[in-house]
Amino acid sequence: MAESRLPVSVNSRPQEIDLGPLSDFIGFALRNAQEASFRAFARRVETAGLKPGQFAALMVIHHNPGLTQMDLAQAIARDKSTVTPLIQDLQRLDLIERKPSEQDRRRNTLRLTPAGERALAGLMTHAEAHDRRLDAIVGEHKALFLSLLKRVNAEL
Amino acid sequence: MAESRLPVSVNSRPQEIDLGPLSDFIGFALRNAQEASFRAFARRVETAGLKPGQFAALMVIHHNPGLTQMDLAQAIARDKSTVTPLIQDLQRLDLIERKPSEQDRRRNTLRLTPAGERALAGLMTHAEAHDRRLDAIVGEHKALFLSLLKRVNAEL
DNA sequence: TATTGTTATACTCTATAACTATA
DNA sequence: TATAGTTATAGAGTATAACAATA
Repeated sequence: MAESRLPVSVNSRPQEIDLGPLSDFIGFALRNAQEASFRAFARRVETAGLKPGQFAALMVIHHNPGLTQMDLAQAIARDKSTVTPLIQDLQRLDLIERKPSEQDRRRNTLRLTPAGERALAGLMTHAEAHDRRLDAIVGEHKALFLSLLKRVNAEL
Repeated sequence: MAESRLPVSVNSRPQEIDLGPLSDFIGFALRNAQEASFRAFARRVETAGLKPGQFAALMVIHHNPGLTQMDLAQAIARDKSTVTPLIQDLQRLDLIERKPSEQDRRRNTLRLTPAGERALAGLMTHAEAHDRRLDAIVGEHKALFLSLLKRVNAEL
């Protein structure tokens, strides 16, 4: 009696699992989509021996040569204690260089090395390929999709 | 000379940090939006002493009484070894009950207890409030936004 | 006193692999 | 042999707090 309401066929494999209202919650869909996107991108960049977070850091440093670790932390929305090991790894790989600021010796200024520029260029190829796949999925709605995502981030 | 290209004002606080193409990558926006949404929701449900993942599990169990741990793992896209501690916590809180299946004694069937039903009802209030906030942000585009998120998850 | 960056530490969430018990 | 669930363990990715150096 108790098991007569089982959503699985008697004695065998499950049928459909009903997610209930979960399937129409934006938050749940957001989590699943982000996970899928992140994993697909991680697979790509790891062929270059790097991680998504390192790619983002290289990109920001490239576009803001001389920025400090605090600047970077703010840009990627991470604590400074998260940034330290991230950039230490990049420095060990000779992709960035750190130099104490002359105006304020507490600060480290960050720049890509030539190898860092080359690595970033290679990663851009992957990132663009990844984004083209996402573009194909969202199609004509890309601009709207992007702006909705940004609004969720900004307003929540 | 070297620091003349600094994106920060001389001797003082950073100006704008330029994210470069990052700001138009769907993957990056997806990560930021998901993080914002997750944190906002986590803050809500923790007032009820629970976590987002536990809410999702309660919801799925409610809608599929008698399902097994493997069924649940598949539904929320997690490994069975991730599900074990999740449901152990819920059982310790007396929110669910586990009973070995009569057809196959390897399997545990899961159901909410009355306290679990009450907890879920309380959480639904939070979830709906959270989703109403998201609704307000995406406005008229909710259906489209949701379907795009689902497509990203399905096709990537 | 306040800020930059480092370190020690810990927490969350997740998975892999080896195991038990059942099938 | 294969599957359901548990356990031990590890690894990302993150943050908090205390600290040294500098402002």
